Amino acid sequence: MSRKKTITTGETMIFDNKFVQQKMQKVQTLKELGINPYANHSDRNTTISKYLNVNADIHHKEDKRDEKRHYIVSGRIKLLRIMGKASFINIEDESGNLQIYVARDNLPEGFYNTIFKKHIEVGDIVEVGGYPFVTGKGELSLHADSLKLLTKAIAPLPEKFHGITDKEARYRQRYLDLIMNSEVRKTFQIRSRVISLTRRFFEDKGFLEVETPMMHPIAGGANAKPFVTHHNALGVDRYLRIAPELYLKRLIVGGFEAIFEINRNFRNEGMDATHNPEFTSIEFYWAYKTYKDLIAITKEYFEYLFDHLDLPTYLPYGDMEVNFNNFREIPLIKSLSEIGGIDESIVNDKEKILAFLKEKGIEVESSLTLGQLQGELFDEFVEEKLIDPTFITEYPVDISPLARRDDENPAITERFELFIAGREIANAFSELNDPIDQYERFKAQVEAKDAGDDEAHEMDEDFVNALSYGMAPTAGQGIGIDRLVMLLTNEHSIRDVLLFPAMKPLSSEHQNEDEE
RNA sequence: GUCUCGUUAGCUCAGCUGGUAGAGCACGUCACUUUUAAUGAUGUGGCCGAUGGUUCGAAUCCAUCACGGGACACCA
Repeated sequence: MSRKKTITTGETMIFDNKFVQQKMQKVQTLKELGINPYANHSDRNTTISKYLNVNADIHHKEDKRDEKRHYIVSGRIKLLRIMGKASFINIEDESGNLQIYVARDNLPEGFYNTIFKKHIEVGDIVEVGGYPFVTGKGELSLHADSLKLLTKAIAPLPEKFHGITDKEARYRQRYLDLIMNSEVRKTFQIRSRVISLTRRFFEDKGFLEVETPMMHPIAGGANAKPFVTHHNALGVDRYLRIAPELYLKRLIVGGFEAIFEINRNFRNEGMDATHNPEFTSIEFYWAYKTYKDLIAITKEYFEYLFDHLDLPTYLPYGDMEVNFNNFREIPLIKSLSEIGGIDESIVNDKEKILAFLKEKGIEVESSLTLGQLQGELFDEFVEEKLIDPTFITEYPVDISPLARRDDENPAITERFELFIAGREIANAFSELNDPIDQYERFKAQVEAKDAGDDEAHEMDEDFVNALSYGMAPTAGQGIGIDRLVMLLTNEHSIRDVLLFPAMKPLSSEHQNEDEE
């Protein structure tokens, strides 16, 4: 939807809007009356939720009030019901919503008619003092004896009942979304708690949080297209990181044995319900451990999250129900028959897989290797069926370029991916620490890049150098925080767990196009 | 990137067999001291996303573009 209208910043300034002008006039009048429409102080002495808790006993009092108590609350006016000489307003702060009873005769002479009724409106932020009482309809409210304007809103709020539902407007103007849809705050409170708990969990386990560069001379650690920027002083291009992996492993070489980083990665790729150009992940690396230890710690991590988030371990996600008490573990090949329902005689035979895929109407390159074909089968027939948390292990080496080979079976790697609600949540493996093997794999990537694969790795000689000094056997894991939060909050678009998701600029914001 | 649906008042939406715009809320005015999407009366408000085309006439039909939602493809 193209929005050039006043509320959304576009071609016209918000001040051109007639409603805004009307309110600007009220600001002017207030100033003339000696009232500061942008006060710099509030005497608030409680929050709304505390007020409601502390005064819950009023319900049981004889006269349903206690004039000896006095509180001052602040918040934004969400509803306003004026009835002649008395009014009800609902104000909302971060903690909750409170009804205020405002009567003319309880306020200073003239205030109700000249100031309150004419110049204080829905959207304004006010401070109200008074005593608790319960209305005839049984709602614990506040009986006002003072009312002060703290901040005048000159932009009108969206409609009080439907609020703002237009997704574009909600994402572009998240502040308005948060004002109108207070339940949205809850998602971001959970997000914040998940990150905080994740940090605490790993710290308690003895992991050290580290910060590695966001601007890389070589974009490594994943296969993805990077964003490029330029460092003027050095006269060199830099890439926003696509993954922190290679730096974290350098630190393991250096002697840190348990480290993690929670931070943003940037990938210059398409956007959809599960992809945003910048996204948050945790990567952690653990020396002298294998992917099996990672399976154990991952289970513990989820247990910890559910304990502390106070979430039921039987969690709805869309029309699915995920049982977080039922962690399963199954090798990839085995999952093809046991979960995918594919005949066992097919899954280890390249020609039979090709025939099977063709029969199912799935087109693939016939040049794919057995391991790649097994990956295809998994994506097509297994992934979406993995509702309860499932560790898929023993990935074919062909589709696991960064993972260490299994010592006994060189066709598979010491790796797992964790799937929940049909979606990949974590990727982990025992790390490759043979510098020559690593060098060869980089070389193969460089060849692929020269052949046109612009997501292939570049050669990172310094990383090979680092491995040459010896990296202790190490297991490493990445967890996509955004997708984890989606899962825990039952959200189905990554935009709903990002406060400010990436959006295309509105037409008036186009810039630098002529310079291209 | 492909397909598909959408864009009309500040917000939520009607109007789409082509005849130059409608509701509710919001806003203005009036009434109202226990309402809660308060109520009643009354009034203001729109270059119908942009640009072209068809037509006597376009919000409505066609084309292109912009932005957004959903699905698919790729990826985390």
